[in-house]
Amino acid sequence: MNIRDLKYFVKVAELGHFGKAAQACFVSQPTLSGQIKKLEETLGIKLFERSNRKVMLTDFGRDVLVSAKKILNEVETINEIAERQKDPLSGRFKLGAFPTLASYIFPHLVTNLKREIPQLKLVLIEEKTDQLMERLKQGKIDAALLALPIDDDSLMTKKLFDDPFYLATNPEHELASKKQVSQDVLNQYQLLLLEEGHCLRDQALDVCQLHNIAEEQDFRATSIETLRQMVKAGTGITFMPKIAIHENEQGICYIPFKSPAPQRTIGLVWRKTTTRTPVIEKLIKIFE
Amino acid sequence: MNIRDLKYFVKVAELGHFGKAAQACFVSQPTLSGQIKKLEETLGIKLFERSNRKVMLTDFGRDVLVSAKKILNEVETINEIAERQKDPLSGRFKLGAFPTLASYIFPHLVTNLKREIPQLKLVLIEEKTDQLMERLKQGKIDAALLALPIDDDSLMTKKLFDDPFYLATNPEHELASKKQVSQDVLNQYQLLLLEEGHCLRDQALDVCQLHNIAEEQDFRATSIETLRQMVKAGTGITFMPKIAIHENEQGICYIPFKSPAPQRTIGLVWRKTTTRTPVIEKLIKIFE
DNA sequence: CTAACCAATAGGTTTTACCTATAGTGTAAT
DNA sequence: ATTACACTATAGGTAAAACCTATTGGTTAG
Repeated sequence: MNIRDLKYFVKVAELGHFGKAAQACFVSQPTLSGQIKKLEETLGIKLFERSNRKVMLTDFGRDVLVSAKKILNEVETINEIAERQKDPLSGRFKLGAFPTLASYIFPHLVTNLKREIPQLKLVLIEEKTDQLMERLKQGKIDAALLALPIDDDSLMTKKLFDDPFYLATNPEHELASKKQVSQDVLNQYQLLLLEEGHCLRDQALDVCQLHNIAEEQDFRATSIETLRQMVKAGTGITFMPKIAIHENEQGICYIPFKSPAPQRTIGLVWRKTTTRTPVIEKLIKIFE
Repeated sequence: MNIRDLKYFVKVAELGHFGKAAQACFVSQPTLSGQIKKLEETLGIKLFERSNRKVMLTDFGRDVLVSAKKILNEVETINEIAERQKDPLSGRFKLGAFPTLASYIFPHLVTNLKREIPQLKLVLIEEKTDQLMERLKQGKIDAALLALPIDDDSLMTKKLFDDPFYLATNPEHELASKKQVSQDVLNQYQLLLLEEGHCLRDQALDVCQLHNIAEEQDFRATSIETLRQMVKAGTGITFMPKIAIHENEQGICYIPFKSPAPQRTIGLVWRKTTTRTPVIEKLIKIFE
């Protein structure tokens, strides 16, 4: 069976005339007659009762007509969906980012992307890096903002920007007055860090191990905002990524590190096989 | 778009593997790949994201999958209907008969046809002759039992049997004792007839005109049963077709006419172009 | 680094859909 | 009664498509 044949059939049923139906379908009358005949043969039953006065549906034809119309309707639906989504910049785009990045970068991103691609429906997912990688590979999200490097053959990455760490201290802290700090001075202090699973924690620990810095063992914050409040409360000091720093904030000091400053590199990650390259390119352009 | 392609598409979506899908569809993998590619090109959007590790549906593909499944379901429905109706003796058969015949012939017909073609669903229509002819030509009924002759080029007829008229009188009537009556004796009596539009009335009038017989002007019965009751009540006499006569009936006498007895000829009528010839042949056979 | 896997491509064959021209058949009109 | 007309079916040939086998190219796993 063939959708084209069903179209022919429905037209003949509607117009009651092979010639007119053929015209309406932009084929010759013999072609249409032949296809109807073929359809009848594959089904094994006559759809029409023909005379040269009129063409009538058989009982069977009437039943088939109902189904045929449903089918043609559904075909139309598919074509409409296709038409609507033909713009490669339209539709939904699911973008992930890990928690210590998401809430700081999404606002910026949403406004810019909305301006660039107003027809795009952006779906934002905030998850830890492992989760995001998994979802990305399963095709459940289209791309993710992650800390580089990402090592996975099925994924592509593009560096977007570096996000240097600052040392966050209470204004009362003895380091608070410094214009810059060197990483090695930190080994005298205890650092507040996030709970396990956060890549910011891992990145900070990397730095710490290098310089033999101790972590405060009694605390495991669940978000950067908690950390920030703990620093303000004078509980300790912590690493704060630049992106998470508000200007002119009271009750907390952010001190840059001496070069080479510790930092995380943020990049966009997507599947090699993605079909959303146009959107991805636009996304990258926003950060240029 | 093509139903075959949709089948290929759904199989790939289900199995996530071009090769396996091809096998399941009994075609080679390149064929299936090519058709999917063609489908994607006609729609203008990719349905799958392919890697050699896995095949994933795109967002668009997911939408199309829903519609494609609906379509394939509906195609199955058509095939099932076809399969069910492939037996030319199955399905519904709409048979008409005019009122003064219908109630007397249908019971006989139903039992016999049920025995011959148990799978046939017989739909019986009781209408006046004009109506039946019209419906027949419009294809609203498949065949009709009518009084011959029928003169219409688009219809075929087959004589089934002759139905002679009897004279029905009250037992008190002066003709009641006769073994036979000649048609010309009737010109001394007033005849009770059916209302306009009944072919039995027209047939009776034909006889009357021939013999100068008068019709009772104050009565127009709507059914043979009414006529029968009027005769029993002694209101008058009437023609009664043999098929409508019960044996051993009390309170009424049925007197045969002398040869040549007036009669009506009952035949089966159907469209030349009908697709139900097998049923029609069976029907005729019942009356042989 | 090789073997295995998988989808895509190439090249050639068969099938099918299509065309024009015409036949066949019943209807309407002169 | 004959002709003209209106429709669908058939015939024959061409172009398009679907299909096959063999092979390529790119990726993953051992």
